[in-house]
Amino acid sequence: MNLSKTSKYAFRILVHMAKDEKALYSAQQLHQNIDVPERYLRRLLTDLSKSGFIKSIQGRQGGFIFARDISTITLLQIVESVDGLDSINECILGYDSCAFDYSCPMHDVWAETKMKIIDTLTKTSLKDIHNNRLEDF
Amino acid sequence: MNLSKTSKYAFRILVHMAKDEKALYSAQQLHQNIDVPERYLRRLLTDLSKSGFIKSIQGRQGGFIFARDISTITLLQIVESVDGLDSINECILGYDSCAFDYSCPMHDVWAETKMKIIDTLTKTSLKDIHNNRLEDF
DNA sequence: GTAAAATACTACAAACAAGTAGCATTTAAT
DNA sequence: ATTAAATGCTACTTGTTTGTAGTATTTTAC
Repeated sequence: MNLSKTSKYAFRILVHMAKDEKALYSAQQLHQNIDVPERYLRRLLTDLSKSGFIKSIQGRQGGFIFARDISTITLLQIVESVDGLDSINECILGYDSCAFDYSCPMHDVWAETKMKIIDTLTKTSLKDIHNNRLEDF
Repeated sequence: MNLSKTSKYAFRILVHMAKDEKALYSAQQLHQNIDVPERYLRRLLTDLSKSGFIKSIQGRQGGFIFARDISTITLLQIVESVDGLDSINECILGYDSCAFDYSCPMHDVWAETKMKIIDTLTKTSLKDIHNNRLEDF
């Protein structure tokens, strides 16, 4: 499993937005609340729009708002759209051939853990994430 | 969890060597058996020597051999020496502060999976890895 | 209709990871 | 001794990811 910094940023954005599911967030507003470089954040927001998680509203009172119900957006979908499925699914030894026609020496040892990772990412939607302790993330 | 390509290479090397625990392997020999760029492999072997997993024997009949019993070498130790512990332990949102004084919004959702990952890496030694199906890794 | 506040696009820059090259050193075979 | 085969060191090159900048476009307030 390989979670890029950009995927982590995407999580931060969408998890933050999920706190008030129906609200409209401007890039600036998000930047003030989560620690992601402003220009990079804006580019990422555009990408997340194109992926269909959120939609952008242009113009003076514009911003970003969820494009579909947050109970239908899973963590796996987010990683998949940013990093690609391979980043999660890849063999722990990095062998391309593993998992198709044969398995690598570490396959069995790692299989259960990998399953657990994929299972959690698949089953957890943005709706399932609740803030605890602090509100300032 | 973030496993660099280099960590995967390290796994390949050590897992391969573990097939014949007491044998001496030259860089060239390893290169012929596992798919890692030759010069990069050699540099990595030197690093793994310095980390104390293997020891190098210089000179004409030289090579690399395990420096300690492979039952004492865990996967976590290997990742730790190559990528650092942070790569495993890092918060899924990438927040530095998470896990110290407070927890991020995804902390609870991810905690169990993270535990599983660390647990598996901690409990699995090179001795525990057995080859299955194919021998040519 | 003009200005302000927002997103969109595209190119560039910096930082980091991965891979390569040259030469030095060590040791064994001959 | 000389040569061959191995590792050790250090610098360089390439590729990828992350971050920045400039300018265009869209829409609302006035």
